[in-house]
Amino acid sequence: MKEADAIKLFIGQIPRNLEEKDLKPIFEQFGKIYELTVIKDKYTGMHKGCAFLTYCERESALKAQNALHEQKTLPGMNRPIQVKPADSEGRGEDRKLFVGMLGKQQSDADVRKMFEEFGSIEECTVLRGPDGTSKGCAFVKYQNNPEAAAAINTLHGSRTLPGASSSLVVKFADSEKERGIRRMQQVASQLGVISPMTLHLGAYNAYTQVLVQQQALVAQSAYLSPVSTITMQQLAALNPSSLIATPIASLTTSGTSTPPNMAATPVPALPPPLNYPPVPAPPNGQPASETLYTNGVHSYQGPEGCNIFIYHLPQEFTDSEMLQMFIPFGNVISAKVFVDRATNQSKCFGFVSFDNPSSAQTAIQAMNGFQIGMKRLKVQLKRPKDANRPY
DNA sequence: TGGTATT
Repeated sequence: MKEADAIKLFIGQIPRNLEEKDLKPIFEQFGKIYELTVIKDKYTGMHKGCAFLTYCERESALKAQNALHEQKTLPGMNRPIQVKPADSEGRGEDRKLFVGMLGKQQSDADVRKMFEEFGSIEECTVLRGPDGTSKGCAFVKYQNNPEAAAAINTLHGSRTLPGASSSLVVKFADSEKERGIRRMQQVASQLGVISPMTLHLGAYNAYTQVLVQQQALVAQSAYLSPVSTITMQQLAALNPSSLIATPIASLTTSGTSTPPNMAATPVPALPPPLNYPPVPAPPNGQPASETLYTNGVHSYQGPEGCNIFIYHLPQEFTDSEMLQMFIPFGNVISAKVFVDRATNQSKCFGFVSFDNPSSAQTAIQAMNGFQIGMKRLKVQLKRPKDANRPY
């Protein structure tokens, strides 16, 4: 029914209102489809905006990827469709090596010379800092996996280069997923997760024991697939703000009218702040979780005039903290802090969408200029997509 | 001045 070397493709950037039957016509022009599955949330059944696709023939997958990947944007999407081998297909990181413990003075050419006897090198790059100095490591990509494996076998630990503190390291480069785990671990250590001592708890009592057990569970799930089960929210949830060692309290500015409790941040479960700035009651008593539908397409954005832009957010504000902050002004359709994809760090701005312009105006009136720590929030209507950029 | 998701 399908070839042994068929490739399972990951399809991304598909509108959430398209099901298998809608997608089929787009893809079957490249060959007979063996399996096409929209990815849905295991528990809620929610369409995740992506799918898996396997053609009967390997060649069809390659054709579809060539013709469609990043080539076309489906209606309602902001970015072009993604058509590429699924993560489960091993994606060719099996021929890319990480090389560590190089000397600082070794160039791309030096490294290439050392590795070229094992196969055809497609890419060879010494990693360098902003000032151009070598970080003492490199990536080397061969044309195939056996070449890479041969280089590991012969070179790993084989010698200590001048200027290096230890013997040469040659191993397969981390996959995207492994890099994700590494980032999470860095964040975790920054937050002081894991060690009760860094939480300034003093004694290792029954409470901290439970806390650390919970952390171990989350950490475990980070090593098993799917890696995405660990999130910043989960990390934050494990850190009651009163226990966090980082000096968040320093955000509070004394001598202003700012409610001090606005500065104690990353606790999703935090009840809405008590000392809010003057706030009229929300226009109605509806819960803020109502979802807006436009033409049957799930939309995260309210109508024109309902979406606000918030700048100068505290670095540690997440979606849920921002949601908490704006719930008093009306029905919040979505609250999104802009996060840098590479670092997972907040860029200190975000968007909140209401279901009506009046709530948005109320929120702007009440919150623009609102002081948090040393900064004042800038709260305005979101610039429409097609707006002319003044500069 | 957004929305990238991997059974």
